[in-house]
Amino acid sequence: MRNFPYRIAGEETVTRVPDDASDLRDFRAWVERKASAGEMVGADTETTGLDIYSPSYRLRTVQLGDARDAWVLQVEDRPEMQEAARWALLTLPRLVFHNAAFDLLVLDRHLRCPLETMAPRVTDSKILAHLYDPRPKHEGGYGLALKELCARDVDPSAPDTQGDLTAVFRSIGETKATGWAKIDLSHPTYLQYAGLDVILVSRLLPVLTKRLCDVGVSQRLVDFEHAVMVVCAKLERRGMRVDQDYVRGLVDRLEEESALHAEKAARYGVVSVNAPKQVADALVGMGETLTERTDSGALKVDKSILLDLADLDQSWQPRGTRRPNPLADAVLRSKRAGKWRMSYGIAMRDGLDDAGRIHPKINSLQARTARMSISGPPLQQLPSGDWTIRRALLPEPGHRIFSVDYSAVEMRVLAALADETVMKRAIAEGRDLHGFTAELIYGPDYTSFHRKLCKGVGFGKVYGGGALTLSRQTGAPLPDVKKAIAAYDRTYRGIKRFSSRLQREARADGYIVWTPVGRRLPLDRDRVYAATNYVVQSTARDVLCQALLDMDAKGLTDYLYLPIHDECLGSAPEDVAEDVAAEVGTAMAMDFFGVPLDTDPEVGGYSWGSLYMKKAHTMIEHDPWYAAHPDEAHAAEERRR
DNA sequence: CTTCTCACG
DNA sequence: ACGTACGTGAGAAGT
Repeated sequence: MRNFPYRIAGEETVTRVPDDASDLRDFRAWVERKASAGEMVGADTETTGLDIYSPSYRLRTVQLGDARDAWVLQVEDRPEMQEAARWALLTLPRLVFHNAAFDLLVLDRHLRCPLETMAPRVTDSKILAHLYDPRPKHEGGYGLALKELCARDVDPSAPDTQGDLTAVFRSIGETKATGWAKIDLSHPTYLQYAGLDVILVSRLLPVLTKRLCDVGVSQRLVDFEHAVMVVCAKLERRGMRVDQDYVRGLVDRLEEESALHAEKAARYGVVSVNAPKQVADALVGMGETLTERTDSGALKVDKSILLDLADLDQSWQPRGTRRPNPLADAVLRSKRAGKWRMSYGIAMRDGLDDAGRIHPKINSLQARTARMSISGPPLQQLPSGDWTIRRALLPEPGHRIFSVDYSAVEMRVLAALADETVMKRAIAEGRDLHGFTAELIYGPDYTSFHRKLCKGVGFGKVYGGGALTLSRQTGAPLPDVKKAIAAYDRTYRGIKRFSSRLQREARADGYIVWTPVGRRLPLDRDRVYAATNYVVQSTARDVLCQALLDMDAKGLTDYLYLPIHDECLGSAPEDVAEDVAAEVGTAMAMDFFGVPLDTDPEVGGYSWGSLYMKKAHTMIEHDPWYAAHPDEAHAAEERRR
């Protein structure tokens, strides 16, 4: 046995690394004591990296410990250590991990500890930290990393176990990316820090629990977030099939397109289309006048400015208002193809497990508003106006893809929370909300532009935006926008009332707003107007999460792939796809403080892209399911008009 | 590491 | 008194 002493918060701790059968007997005796006492035990793993599903992935160590004693089991290539770790993990009644979803999925895949068996016994200290203060360090919070939290709540001089190891990696000629896989399993710093992590998380947990209790965050919300985390982990574990031939062709096409337009740009002296300074200089050199500037004072050449110069509207259609600038056009096209290739195409091509699936990471509790995020690749952010990227992602063999989204969920949540009677009546009557508003303001002969303006004003309310921004967004003249906003406020008095109340309460309560689930959301004191948006966005997120739990209870999780803010994506056998989508739609639909939250199920064909194809002939040409069901393609085209 | 840009809801 | 657009993930360039 190797022992590593270390002082934490003035107390002596020991990290033990068992080596032989006798050491393992000591370990098992410790586990049995903890189990019979029903005590909470800190747990963690060290692995080769974050890409749990890559074919070369390895679990290297499993750590367990309390406030004073840690055990590091070197499980890599050691069956007897694996067996001891597995037994301990399945025996101990209460475990705390920091960022549990990651370790649970590692243990599920690489140590045969099923997620479903582990989850009921697990607490995630990162969830607790987020419920106390969701802000990362640079936004004024303490951060959510173990190091930052322990510096506040355990020992300000506790080592930065991750950061210090990066330095160790450099010293052995490795990097942050390669060090975790390459470092010698017996490296003393590695073992010491592996042990310290579980000692630290053991000490952190009671402090976080007390903090939550002191500020009045309920155990019910804590349990809710743990349950959501587990459902998201199940989705992450399933992953999604990738059409590998298609993705390879896609990457090649995007590469060609990017290079073709980069070549054009080079003729105007732009060596790199991704260098804003080069682009700006070249455009000025061509006689264009650039007026807008970035925060740091540089000339701005973003998409909207380049589209103007290229005489294209927001959907890239020629406008016919000026002579198109060929450089602006080339830069736009090269950058778009390059981004789609790298961020989406290559991410899908190179992120596959050995069954040809990707497993995007679902962070169930991420943003300040508790919104979820998805990364690696970012499937919440794939292009929606063009189906070619989503075409690469497939339902299960013999299944059809489906998607169910909420209708105008943020507006409805706002209507409910603000108890806005006029808006609630319109929703109850099943009216199109923005059309209803336009009719109230402009009369029954309102135009599509009026409706668009009212939609914009509605979003402005949700986001806390003003007339100027909205005028820029919609292209409507400022006086018109101001008039529309004033009329909107007169029509929906409850929203203004709600917004003012939230801001008043926030100022009186240390710049914290509370949501209906009892979540505390800290505000920036110079942006109190954001309170309405935070509460609405966060509550809409909780609605979707509640729906995920309801669907899990109904056995629908096996049909789901991803939650996407107001939408769930899934796959179902083709003979029952319509029924399953309808069932998901029913499970997601709910009454929210008297306001119905309706859902809109849509079933596609053999790829996610089929849900984004607008024309029947496109569906028939690019999706075999629609090729076999051309009538359905035409029906879908009608629905998407 | 920061800035800028751009993809989504 | 007035007005503020909200939240993410990711790559490339430049420091």
